Amino acid sequence: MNSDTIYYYEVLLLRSSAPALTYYCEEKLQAGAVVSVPLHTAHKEAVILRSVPKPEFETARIISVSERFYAPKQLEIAKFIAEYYFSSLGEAVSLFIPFRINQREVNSEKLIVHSAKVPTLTQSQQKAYTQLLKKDKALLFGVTGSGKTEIFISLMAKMLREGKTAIFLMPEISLTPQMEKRLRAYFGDSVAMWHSKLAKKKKESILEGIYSGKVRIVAGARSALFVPLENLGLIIVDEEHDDSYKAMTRPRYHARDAAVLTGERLGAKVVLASATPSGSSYHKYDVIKLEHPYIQTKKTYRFVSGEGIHAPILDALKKHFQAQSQSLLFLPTRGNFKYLYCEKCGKTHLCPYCSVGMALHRGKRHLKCHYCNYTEPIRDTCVYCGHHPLKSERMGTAEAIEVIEGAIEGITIEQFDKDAITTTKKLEQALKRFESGESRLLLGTQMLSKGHDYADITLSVIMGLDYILGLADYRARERAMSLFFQIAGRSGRAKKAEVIVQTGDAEFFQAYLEDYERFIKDELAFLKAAHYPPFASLARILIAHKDENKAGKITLDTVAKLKAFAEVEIVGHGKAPVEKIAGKYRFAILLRSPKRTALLRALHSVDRREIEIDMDPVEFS
DNA sequence: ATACTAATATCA
DNA sequence: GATATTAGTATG
Repeated sequence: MNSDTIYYYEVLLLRSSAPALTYYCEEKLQAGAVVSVPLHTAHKEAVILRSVPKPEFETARIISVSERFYAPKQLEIAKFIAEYYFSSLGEAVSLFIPFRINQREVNSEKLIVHSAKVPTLTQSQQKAYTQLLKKDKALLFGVTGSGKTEIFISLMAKMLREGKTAIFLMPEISLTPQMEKRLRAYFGDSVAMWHSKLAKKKKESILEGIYSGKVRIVAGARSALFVPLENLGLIIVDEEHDDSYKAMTRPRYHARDAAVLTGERLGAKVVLASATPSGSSYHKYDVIKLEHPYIQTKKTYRFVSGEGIHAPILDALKKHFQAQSQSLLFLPTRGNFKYLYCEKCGKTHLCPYCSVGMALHRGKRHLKCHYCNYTEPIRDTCVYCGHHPLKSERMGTAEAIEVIEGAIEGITIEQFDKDAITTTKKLEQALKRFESGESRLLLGTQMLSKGHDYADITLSVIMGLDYILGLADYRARERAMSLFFQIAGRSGRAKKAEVIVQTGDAEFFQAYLEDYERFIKDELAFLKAAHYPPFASLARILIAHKDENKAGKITLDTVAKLKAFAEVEIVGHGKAPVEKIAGKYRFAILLRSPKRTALLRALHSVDRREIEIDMDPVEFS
């Protein structure tokens, strides 16, 4: 071996949108090796992409080679993500956590026979479990409380017995503690909870567990999909319909779809699960239904019109409170802010940097912008016409609590939203207070619909579904119906329950009571006729610029370029629904094609420097 | 992504 | 004319 040999490598800078750069090294390195390279004056982490011949230009020397490396499969999946979701390869690789050299041998030595406890399955659970064993990927469709978790645990236990590992994805970290307890009861220290906001120390210790082979099941949010587990046998995506699986920053991947891709590439089984599956998954995958194991407690549905916490709702809350039972009240996230508006000129008091109303936070005595967090003191004169005083409208969680507390003597309310539940600890405390009966009404946002089990709820009040239905979103109906089922499903577990729905479209919900499957079938027929996913591919282009004219010009230039592609339909283009965020004017282009490859080809041909491409968008604001 | 450089606006 | 701010571009 000639020790003078110099190797040249293209490397990807991690977390960077820069193209691959070339460095040299005396050592022979494999693709995927994590190295440190000089760039300008600093040292940067990078990944070896490939070996290249000596280039024309001057190259710098690789400073050091780390103990960590990206496996070929990780690079392969990252390449797909980068191309499909329009990120740089460096950004896509950075989603993953690298393996460690020598990881494998430690792993096999320590492989202890797992005699993990297995839950006893009911007949219907057993049936679904057996069916799932036969499929590479499938959608498990079972109502809230039908016992999907026992099936997940059985599948994971089987993986451990076979010396394999598993990933369990959940939509939000907020529902981790309850699931953690259940997983721990069966798997002890073999399971680790993972999410992107873990403290660095905690992350390192979990990684150590993964590297040493002690941790064999990783459960957590989106980012848990990218942990370096050897011998992955199973990926479960719970609540697969949930939009929080879609990343809102680059790479704008959909974790559910990325999970399916990962399963295919690694030969791991993929189980998607939901009580209210997405039309898309219901259409694409084999559906395994989990029949309800017990006779369902009777739910009475009542539909009321009107707005706000009005008499029918108050009366019901009062009745159930006086009967010593517990209630739940839902308000949607977006509809729950109180804004200031002028009675004289009708204008809403807007954030100076964003084209949205400033939300009133009365408790904190300030106005806050929902989009950029700009805060200012509460004002009482209109900035446009000087009229005094300003009025506020719309119901928020804090406001709703005020109203109810004022109307029902002695009621104790648990505020269950992002404002009140900021930490896991606060979540646990709130749930504990509610379980113990210390608080009697759980009032909150979307957070309520996610995963928690409440034993004794006899009344669910669902408000604001009309707001969801009114969104300019091809899945507005699906989202509203899913929410309706998810929240209604929280009650009537142990006792019979009443569900009150405030909506102007009672017929729509009434038509599908207790039958989400029929809804999703009808909805798929609609989506097919209207040429929406899963029967077509969508992409959204976002243009944001301080200069409104410049933003408009970029939009039109991009549209002009895309018009050359016959297979790509420009559904619409113009100002985004939220015209301005943080001082930047926003424009959007919505594209559709029956062929996703055609869409990708067209989009790869346009200048991507000043635009953001969102494949399979779930947000249209 | 980020550092560097050129271009342009701001100001005494 | 010097300096601050911004836009454009190369980075190895």
